[in-house]
Parts: sequence; structure tokens; C-alpha cells
Amino acid sequence: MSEERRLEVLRAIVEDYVSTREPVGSRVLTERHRLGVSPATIRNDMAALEEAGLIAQPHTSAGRIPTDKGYRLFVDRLAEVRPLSVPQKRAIETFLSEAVDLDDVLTRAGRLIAQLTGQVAVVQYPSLRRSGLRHLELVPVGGERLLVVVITDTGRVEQRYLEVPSAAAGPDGTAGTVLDDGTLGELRARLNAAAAGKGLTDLPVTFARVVESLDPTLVDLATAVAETVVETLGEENEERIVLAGTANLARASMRFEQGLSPVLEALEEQVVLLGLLTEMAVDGVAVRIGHENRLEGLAQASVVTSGYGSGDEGGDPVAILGSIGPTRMDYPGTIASVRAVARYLSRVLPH
Amino acid sequence: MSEERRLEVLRAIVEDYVSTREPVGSRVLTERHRLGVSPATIRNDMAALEEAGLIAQPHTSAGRIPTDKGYRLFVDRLAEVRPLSVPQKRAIETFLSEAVDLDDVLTRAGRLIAQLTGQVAVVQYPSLRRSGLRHLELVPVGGERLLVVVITDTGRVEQRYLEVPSAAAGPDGTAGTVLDDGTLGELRARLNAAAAGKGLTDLPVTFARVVESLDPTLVDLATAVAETVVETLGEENEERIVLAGTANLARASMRFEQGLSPVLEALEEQVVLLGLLTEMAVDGVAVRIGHENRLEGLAQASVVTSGYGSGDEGGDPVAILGSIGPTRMDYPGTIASVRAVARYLSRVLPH
DNA sequence: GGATGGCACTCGGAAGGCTGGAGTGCTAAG
DNA sequence: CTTAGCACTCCAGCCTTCCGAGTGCCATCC
Repeated sequence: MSEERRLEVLRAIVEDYVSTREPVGSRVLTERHRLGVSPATIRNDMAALEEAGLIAQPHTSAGRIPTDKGYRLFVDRLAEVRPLSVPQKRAIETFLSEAVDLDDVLTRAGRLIAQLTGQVAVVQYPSLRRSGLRHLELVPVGGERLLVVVITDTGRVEQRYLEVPSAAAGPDGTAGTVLDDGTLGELRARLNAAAAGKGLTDLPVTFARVVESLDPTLVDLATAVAETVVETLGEENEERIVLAGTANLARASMRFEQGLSPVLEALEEQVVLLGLLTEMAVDGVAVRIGHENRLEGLAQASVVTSGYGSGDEGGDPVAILGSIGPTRMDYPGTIASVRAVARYLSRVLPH
Repeated sequence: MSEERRLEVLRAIVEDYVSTREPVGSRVLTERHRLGVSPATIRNDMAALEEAGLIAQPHTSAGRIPTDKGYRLFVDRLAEVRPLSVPQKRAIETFLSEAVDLDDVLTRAGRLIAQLTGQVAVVQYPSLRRSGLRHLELVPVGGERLLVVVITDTGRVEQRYLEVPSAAAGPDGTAGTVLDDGTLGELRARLNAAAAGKGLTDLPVTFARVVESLDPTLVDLATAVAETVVETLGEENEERIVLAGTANLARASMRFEQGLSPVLEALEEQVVLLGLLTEMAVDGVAVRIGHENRLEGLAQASVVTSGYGSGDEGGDPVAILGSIGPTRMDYPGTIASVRAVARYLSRVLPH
């Protein structure tokens, strides 16, 4: 009863079950996989695999299906990486290169993954907290409001409205003195000169230094702007997520035993989903199978993710993307797709 | 056989069917609705309603359900407007006022509608083509690229990268001469001064005039910028949509006879969905019932929309939002929710 | 003439029973 | 260790039965 063949049997079971969606029995296994032994032998192996908790039978006298643990072993040791085909790679490249801005890139990445895997895709926006400031823009809006536009290293653009602090307004109550183009231009120039390239950690100090050196009438305004910028970059809940391919879910709905509403619900809880993603932040590809996900709703689902935007290899990735599908998914294919898109994305994004 | 009572019967059927999801028979109708007549009488009325194509039976010896035509009549003549409760209104107001920027407002609006109606919500981004330019920002990125940030009347921020035309670069091949802060600042100032508030129709002319008056070394660059801006505002496919409450769909999946995949598919086709929305553009609330939607996938669904952002009443709305659910939806409730959110949105948005 | 009560008829869907086939585990033999 | 044979289990599909809800029509009443 060679250990080796037993694993081969496990692989066969996983592959068959994934492609047919039916519990697989000893007979079909021998027919479809040239294992060189008879069904009876397979049955012995299967008994051992079941003993080890790698496979299970839905009911007596039914075929076997892999358990979460079985999938785990398959992914870790049995799955062969299957690189994408050249046309596929080319498709990714062209489709992504057609994007006009960051939003567009991420949306397209989502659609790509959804289409390649036939599952749901999740793409997290580049984390603001890990981004540096590229440029800061101040636009007066109406008399008393200022639009603060923050452009990050990663090409993300965030905007916040700011009520101009009343103390900054002229003595007659109008804000004319401060909000004219010249003053604002100078403030912008100073702030930008000092802060360019700096990240969340350095910014407060940097800004403080700039504020000190300013004309007293500008201090209040500058402080408010600085605060807004730091807040914007520090906001945790402002993290965004793109979902794509929800329709795929419905099409594959029979694959989820308990219906797909728990899954859809989990997907709608963006906060929770974000937690899941950041938890999985690694540079390479990570796989969570079934109950390995702490989320109730995803107990029947597996999540395949990869970090992206970590520059040219190494370092913490700037955000995560991935694909979510039934535990009985095509792991090698999904992993390949997710990785491929993540890599291209890393290359395309400004770094 | 009074006409009046017959309509009353129709209303009763719609209301019962919507709340119970079961075909409704003559007996329960008399029990639940104090119509003051016997089941036999109701049966006569129902025969007439069926004759008129307003109701139908799924099978012989089953109760009646409203047809699309029946719902239409109900919506047009029978439904009583049911305003939202005060706490509900307050909830909308506070939730929307907490939003930090446009993206956030629209996302929140979507969630609100989804939650209020228990259905899927659709929110279209303010149309770029109907927006005026509020501010234009030019940010140098690396040596040879320029980030063009366009901020519209409606608070939408769009960004485009622009390769600096080589002719604009200095004779030595570097772009230093043109892309320094001073020149750029001047260009920005000129363009902004000329273009502020102008819309898609006026911009080309305006820009052309500015370009004429510029230093010859700047002409190429300015032209490129102007082109980018006009392109950005004119792009039709760049229209965006926010979806919310997809999970609600799954929860109500049994309400769709043919499963929900056609519906989900229709929702994923953003282009198509946009077409649907723009087709329904009216200032007030519009309702499309079942087959009135040209989309195959939405034959079992109804769409309730409202324009928003049309300033203080009147004029074309700047975009559309709405809710999509099964034909057997709570029309009065949905209409009230959609209208309420649209109104608050119109108020909150910069105009 | 409209409203009503009575009655025969229809039909969908749930409940129960039966059967075939796929699959297992065990044992004994190679 | 592998294999063939065999008895056993159990699901899934199929058919049948049966009940209740609901209808349509007719004769009757106000």
C-alpha cells in the first residue's frame, strides 16, 4: 500500500470531483486515471485516506469527495502549476494596458480575474496608508470651502471638502484675503515642496515644520489642510474594494450546498472582506480553503489571493487581489490567473 | 358589476400577492379585504379582470396573480403614495451627510436604497457630459508625463495621464523647460480662468482661444491638455455605476421564476444597464414593469428610477438612480424610497 | 340585473412505496 | 499486497395515490 499511490489517488479524486461535481467512486477512478490497479485496491487506499480525514462520503454507498483538509494537501503538495497560455497572457496585457486611470485599471483587473476563473473577483484599492504623497492640490469652492485633492504615489486620487476655519477669514468676515489664488498658490507650493514623496509616518512632522515658517494669517488654514491630508491617508475604513463577476456566482450556485446567500452576504460586508484580505497579505499567492476562512458565510468557499504592487519583487505589497469560489474550484487554474494578473498589475502601476 | 369594485379587487390581489407571494383566490380575498361581497361575486369580477388581461392563473384551479399589465394599472391609478416615516427620513439625511466625498455619497446612496427597498440599488455617477468644468489641475509625473485632473461642477474628479508631446520638450530632449512649476502654473491659471464653469459644448472654442494667445512653446502642450479634457468630459463609456444590495437578490431568489442568473447577468452588463437608465431619464420617478424592459434578463423584474441632481427642481437631471426587484415588488414603498433618496441627493450635491 | 349559494370538476403538490444502480466493505484466494 | 466475488446499503428517480384549494357555471334570490 504505497504512500505514493495513495496521494495519487487523492489527486485523482480532487481532479475528478472538481470537473464532474459528482462524488467519485473507485470504479470510475480506475477507468479515468490509469492507476494500474483494480477498483478493490483503490477502495483500500480510499479507506486509508478517509481514515486520515482527507476525503469523506456524503452518504454510505456514495463516492468520495475531498474534505477541506484534502484540498489543502492537494494545493500544498499535489497541484502542478499550470501557467497560462500565451494568448491568455497577451489578453491580460492588452486589456490592462488600455485602462485610462487607476479606477479603470482595477475594474479591468477585476473583470479579468472573474472571466479567467469563472468566479468572483476581489480587488483592493492600493492602501492609502502605505502610499506616499505625490501631490497636493487646493481648489477653492464657493466662498468658504476648499477642495483638498490628494494624489498618491500609487496614482490614487482622494478628495475632501474642508470648511475654511473662520479665524482665517478676513476681519470683515469674507474669506477673500486668504482664498485668493496667489496665497493659495503659495501655500500649495510650500506644502508640496516639503511633503513630496513622504508617507503617512513622516507627514505630520514635515507639515508642522512648514506651518511654523508661514505667515501667521495662514497658520490656521495650513494646519487644517495638513490635518485633512493626514486624516485622508490614515483612514482605514476608506479602503475600497472592487467586486466583479457576481453573476458567475449565481451560475455556479448549485455548487454551494447551502445556497449562495451566505456567500453574497459575506461579499457585501466590505469591512469584513477587507479584514479577510489584509489578513492574507503576503507577497506571493495565498489560499484559504473552506473553514480556514473565519467567516461563517465563506465556510463553503475558498479564497485565492495575491498581493500586488510591491515594486519589483520583495517588500510588502501595496494591496491585495484575488478570487473567491466554491471549495471545489480549479485551484491550479485559479492560482495561475490570480498570480498572472497580480504580476501584470504590479508592472503597470506607477511605483 | 361595478367598474369601481373591480379595480378594488385588482388592488387587493396585487397587495395580497406582493405580501404573500402566493396566487390569491376568491375566498381569502373576501376574508382579508372586507369587500362586502361573497367569493362568488369576486369570481365574476376576476373573470372580467382576466378577460382584460390584468390578472392570470398560473394553472387551472390556482389563484390569480397580476400580469405586467395589471401591475402597470396598479402603479398608475391604484397605488397610494406612502411617504417615508420621519425616522426613516432622518436616517437618510444623517447617513448621507456623513459622506466625505462624491464616491462616498453615491456608495452610501446605493446602500440606503438597497436597505430601504430590500432590493438591488443602482446609482449612476453624475454624467460627465452634462457637467461643467470647475477646475483643472496639472501635475507633473516623472519627466515626461503629466497627470491631468479634471474636477467638475458635480464634484466628480477624473484623472488622465498625458504623454508630453515631444515637440514641447526642450531642444536637448529633456522636458525641463516646459514642465517646470512656473510655466505649468501659468498654463493652469490661464486655462482655469477661461474655462471655469464651461460645459462640454463651449469648451473646445474656449480652449482654442486660450491656445492662440499663448507663447508658441506652450501651444503643443496646451493643445494636448485641452484635447484630453474635452475627451474626458465627452467619454460616453466612462460613465460609471454603483451597484448595491446584490445579496438581497439572492435572498429573494425564489421570487424569480427562472432563477436569478439572468438578472445578475443583466446587472453585470454595465453598458446595457446604463442604456436602460438613460432611457428612463426623467425628472420624476419612472417605473418599468417586467417585459416593458427591453432587456431579456429583466423580463421578470421591475425597475424604479428617478433622476437626481437637477438643481432645485426642473431641468434635466444630472444622473439617474433606482432600484431593481421582482415584478412582484412593493411599488409604493420602492417609489417612496427612491424618490426620497434622489431628493436628498439633489440637495446635498454641489450645484 | 347584479349578487349569492351550491355543486361538480380540475389540477398541483405532498406523501408513500417501489426499483435499479452505484458504491462500499469484507473475505478468501492469488 | 493485490484482486475477484459477494452481500449489503442507500440514494434518486418514478409512479401512484390522495387531499385541498380553487374555479366555472347554474339556479335562485333581492
